[in-house]
Amino acid sequence: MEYKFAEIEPKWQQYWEKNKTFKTVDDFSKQKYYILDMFPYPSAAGLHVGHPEGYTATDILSRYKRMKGFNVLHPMGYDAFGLPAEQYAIQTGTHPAVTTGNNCDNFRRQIKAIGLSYDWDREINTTDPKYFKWTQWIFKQLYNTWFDEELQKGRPISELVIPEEVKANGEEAVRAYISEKRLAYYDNAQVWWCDSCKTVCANEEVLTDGSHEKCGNPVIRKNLKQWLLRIPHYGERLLSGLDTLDWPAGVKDMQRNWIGKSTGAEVDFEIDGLGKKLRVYTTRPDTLFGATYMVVAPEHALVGELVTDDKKEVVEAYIKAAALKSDLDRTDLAKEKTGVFTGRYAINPVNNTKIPVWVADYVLTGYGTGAIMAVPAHDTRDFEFAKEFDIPVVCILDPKEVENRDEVLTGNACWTEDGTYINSASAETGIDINGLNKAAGMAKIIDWLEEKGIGKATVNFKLRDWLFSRQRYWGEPFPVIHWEDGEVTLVEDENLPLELPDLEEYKPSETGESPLANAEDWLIVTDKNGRKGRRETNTMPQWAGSCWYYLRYIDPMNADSIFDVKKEQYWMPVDLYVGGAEHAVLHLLYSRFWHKVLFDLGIVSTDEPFQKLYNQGMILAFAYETLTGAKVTSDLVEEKDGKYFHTQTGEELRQIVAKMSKSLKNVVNPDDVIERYGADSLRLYEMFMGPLDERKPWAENGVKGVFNFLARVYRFFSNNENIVEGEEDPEVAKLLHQTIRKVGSDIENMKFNTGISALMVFNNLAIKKGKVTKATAETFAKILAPYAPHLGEELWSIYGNAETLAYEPWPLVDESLLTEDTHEYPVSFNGKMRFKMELPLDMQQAEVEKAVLSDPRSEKWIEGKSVRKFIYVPKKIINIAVG
RNA sequence: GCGGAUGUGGCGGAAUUGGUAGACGCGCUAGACUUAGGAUCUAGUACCUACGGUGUGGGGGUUCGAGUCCCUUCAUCCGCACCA
Repeated sequence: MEYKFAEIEPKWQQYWEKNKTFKTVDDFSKQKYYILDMFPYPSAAGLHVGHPEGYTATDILSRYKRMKGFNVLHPMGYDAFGLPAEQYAIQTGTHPAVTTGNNCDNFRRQIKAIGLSYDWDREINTTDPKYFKWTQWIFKQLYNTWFDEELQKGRPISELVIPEEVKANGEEAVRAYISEKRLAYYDNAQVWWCDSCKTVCANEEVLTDGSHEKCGNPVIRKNLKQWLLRIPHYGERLLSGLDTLDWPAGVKDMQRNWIGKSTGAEVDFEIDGLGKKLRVYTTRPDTLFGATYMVVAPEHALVGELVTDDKKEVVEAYIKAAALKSDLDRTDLAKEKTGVFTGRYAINPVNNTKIPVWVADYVLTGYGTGAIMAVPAHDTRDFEFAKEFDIPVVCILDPKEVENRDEVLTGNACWTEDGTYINSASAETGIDINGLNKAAGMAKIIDWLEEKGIGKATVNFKLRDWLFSRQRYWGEPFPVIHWEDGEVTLVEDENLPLELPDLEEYKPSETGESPLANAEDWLIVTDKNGRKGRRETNTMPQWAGSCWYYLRYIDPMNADSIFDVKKEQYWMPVDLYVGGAEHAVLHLLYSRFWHKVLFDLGIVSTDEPFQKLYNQGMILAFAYETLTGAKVTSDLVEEKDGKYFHTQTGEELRQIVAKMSKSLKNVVNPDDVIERYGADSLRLYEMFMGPLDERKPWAENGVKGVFNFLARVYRFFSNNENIVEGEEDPEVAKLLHQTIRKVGSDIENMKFNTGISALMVFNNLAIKKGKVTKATAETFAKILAPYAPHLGEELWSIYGNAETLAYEPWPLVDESLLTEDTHEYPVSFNGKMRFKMELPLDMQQAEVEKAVLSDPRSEKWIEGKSVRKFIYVPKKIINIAVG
């Protein structure tokens, strides 16, 4: 009667595999439920104990939904392009496809060992040409789409109207015009370049000190021809779409923040003596009267013209220095603001005052117009700058009743909140907002600017064009040919996928091109007219494959189209998407962007891909440090009487909670857990640790606890001496139905930890009673099965059932067993529970009072006091206020 | 600095959303069984000066009643960070 999980579990895994138990059929008559895990990057290290957390949660839900009669789509795949396989190839010459294949095999083996109910016939792999054929195809759609601002909608490039004046300038001009509209375009872009590795680095490979994480050498900015995607066009849609989604508030906020919509105005300032205008973007056009200087970014196009001869040397030196600074130097490390005067003045349009124009790197080139009007009295950054360089501070907004009002009025403090305008009128220009508040002043100024043609209300986004190419081998090739005459064409659909060439040498080339530039045979193409061209040597970033994989699961074998339209309409959107919070912005924003483009083009049927999103919390581990804070690896720690000591020095250590890491030697491998306790224990423990969305530490003893529970379940429920015929004991029957309800609702609410607790409570009662009916035992096996499917199936078959229980209907709750006619009330005096009392539910308040107050146990709490108030809340509580 | 969380026994965590604080599990204590084991079973286990009192990071408030609501404060974690 021993719980032999090592025999039970592989047996059922083989059964499921052999019978294709979890194969999903496209039965459109059934209600669908699409439940998706973020697919893993198959690293050489194998599955981490964090992976099964989310996977188990979705598996429980999937199994539950199947039992509830839903048609469940629950697939798995691999996000297998990426750097490590390529680095390994550079070192060993092993083709990344080989490394990747091995890693995927290992991941598949590990995932199957957990007993997850995926439909393995739908497995996908982003590196499979049959898959990335469609990644390339989507890229072509992006390239051939423009964004219609008016309709707020992506449209085919064929519907783009070319203005006559552009046409008049010839084919080249038309091509350039279209290129400026395409959602995917090819242009110079700044990238990080490591000169010692001869490679481009992703932002996340650059450490905060500006060095390359791989080699420690400093990275530099380099201009290279790159593919970019015009995601900011979708800023408004990506922002407003969030309101319709059932996502964690934190993720929505992060996306809103990243999109960074702001409203304000663009205003033109005449540059004195140059006959040119300088356009600024400001969110505070209402503070124009307080503008005492202007700033342009060092990279601003007009800097060269702006600077006067006597300032040339200084300004050029400053620009050069700014170019060498990393982003970080230009932001938070730079406590002091820097900048130089250009020698030039601009004219403030509201009052015709001359104000100096500076160059300073606190103004960024990529945002707004790359130039600002500075209002030190009402902007903290400008205030700091003005103080640094002794520029006048003119207060134009009276904060009224605040402590430091006098300081604000005299320009000695900065005020960014609302107030009443002062000094904000000019007879010369005819504008006057004195006495108004911020909202009114803003509206009036914008009207005035628009009327005069000096400026207009504008919306800006922080979101920038998405740098979409990498100088790498192991990624999707762009289906693009650059011809010798300058034309760019896309590879025809029938010639997709464009596969990667085999290489001997995976090192990047000297010029900053990807290793693909070494593949001569692949690289050079000739068209039927003898024209020569070169294939694009950049590859797509890892995001590309993960941007749309959820769509391919719907129809993964389809060779003729990305998916069948009917199937897409049936399965989309994803009902629940579970994964780590680290993808809160990039992956989820990029996916939404692609999805919206596909929606606009009529390729998908929903505007948003993921209806509900859930982030599982990270699994941490205990770690140890000395009392002075030095970390000690876990293999050097021993526990004595609840305290921890260093095995070598004997020093007392402190237990802390930290991320699992090789350096702390506290990484838990799921394989080891399965070997010692079985997959059901692993699953159960991961769910029992605590709320799914919280971070929590792994504790080996906890695994033992759930293992003991499963062993107790097995010993009791597999023993036919305990399983009897006849009527169920009323107490058992009642608890069973409470448990059915609790387990079901806890699964729906993803409160798996308390669901397990309810199963444990029932198991404890069953064991205490010593016997249950067969019907009860079968019901228990069913509600246990989503959590511990191997044990569930085992018990189910022990009871004589030949088929899997995976599609058995979820047990119904017999409400008649749960309705009570009495309730055990806690009786409190002054809010303190003193005793319990069973009372009929239909008793009236007066009788309840009589019954409670006449109870002998009430005497001592009332003695010498008077009853001031008697609270009776039916089915809840009785409280007596005495005093 | 801004935004988002989270603080409950020795530990992981429950608490039907204003109604018995500490479910369930770990650990611990005592006992049973025993060809001794990291097995199983039974009982106990928030704290204290224990027929009572105190307790959900601290302080205040609302209420018959507060872990839950309000004000205030502290600590930790995660994002973002010169976006004009």
